[in-house]
Amino acid sequence: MSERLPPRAERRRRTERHILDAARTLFAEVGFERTTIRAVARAAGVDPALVMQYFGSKQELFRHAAEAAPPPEEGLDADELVDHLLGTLDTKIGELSPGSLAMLRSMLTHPEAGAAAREALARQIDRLATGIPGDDARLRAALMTVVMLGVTIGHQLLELEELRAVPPEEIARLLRPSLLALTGPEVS
Amino acid sequence: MSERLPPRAERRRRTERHILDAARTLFAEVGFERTTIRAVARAAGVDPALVMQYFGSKQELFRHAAEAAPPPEEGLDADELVDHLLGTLDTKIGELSPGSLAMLRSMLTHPEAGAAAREALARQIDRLATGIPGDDARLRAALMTVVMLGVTIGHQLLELEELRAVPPEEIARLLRPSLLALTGPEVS
DNA sequence: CCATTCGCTCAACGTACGTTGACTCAACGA
DNA sequence: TCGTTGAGTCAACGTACGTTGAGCGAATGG
Repeated sequence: MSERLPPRAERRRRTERHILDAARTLFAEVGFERTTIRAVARAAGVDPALVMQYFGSKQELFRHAAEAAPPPEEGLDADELVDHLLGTLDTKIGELSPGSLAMLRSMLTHPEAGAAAREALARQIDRLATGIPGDDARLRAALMTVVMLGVTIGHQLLELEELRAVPPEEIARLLRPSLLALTGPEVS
Repeated sequence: MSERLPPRAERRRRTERHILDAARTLFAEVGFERTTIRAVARAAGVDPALVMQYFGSKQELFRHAAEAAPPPEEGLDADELVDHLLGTLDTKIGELSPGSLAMLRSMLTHPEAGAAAREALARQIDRLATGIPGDDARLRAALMTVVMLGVTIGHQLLELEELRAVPPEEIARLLRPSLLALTGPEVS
């Protein structure tokens, strides 16, 4: 039953995947500008011209490599939102997917990547805001988002030892009250 | 009494400042890689060779442009620390100094800049930790730091409209309980 | 007044990049 | 079996970059 792909198409698919893997790794490690087509090709064991032939341009290669953005979560109530956000810490901190890391790093340097990242964050803020009461829900949701963003950047990009030395659960434990404080309109 | 500088030295000083201003602006706007010596020189109304002559290399130019890191604060208690951090929001959000923004943007792309930024953040974490009780003080301090970092990046680099639409005081108001929650070892 | 300093420019270098077009050769379909 | 397709390579292009060394002309100081 397992349809054996004909060697031609299979090889094509495999090479394309190799190129994308190499691209994601490099984009994530050194950002958009410092990633060269030649380096991607070398890492994929392939001629630079082939990368161009498959993806057309460096921009397009980045677009393909940065795809697969994490899906935003459903409408939950405030406490569940916090739990969900903290749950993503495992992903964000343990082993952020190369695609997301590539986007995270490049969005701060490369304009086109920045636009895509802004959209993704805006969607997450929208979802979060639906679970937060009050008329400053969107602002609170935005703050929760950038808090998580800061932790991720501090961990993944800046590699702060304080954050790397402890398990994600420990970080989640300390972060929970902080995020909860952002959801609730305090009794003042 | 005002010692008039001789035209020669004064011109020198002025041109050097023009170059540094242009460099800071460009580094902040497009990051290290995409900032070219030629563009800096053009913005400063000067020949590219002069930039090299004054600063030796692009690396050195960046080092000079990124200097003047904000001084870390004194040893205060937890509440005062939070107030101080929130006080810096004005600077971070209102009009982040071009030097800091240049470093903020470039540190995510450029290795050498990243090292400098890491050091600066480590110093801030050290200072913060002295005002926090408990043995996880450094972790808590690190989290407070990356929270502020996230807000700054969300505002300055990603330009999230939710954050840009409100005055810094509003952000500080919502952020205060969140930061306070990070300082205190809760009664569990 | 004249030799010297020095801010500054000009023209060029070597290099690395993204990208292209012509090519090779194995897999394919009829 | 044979012409065609398509994966993959090769060599080269134009361009932009960081960087250099020679030179110009005005300010300098004795």
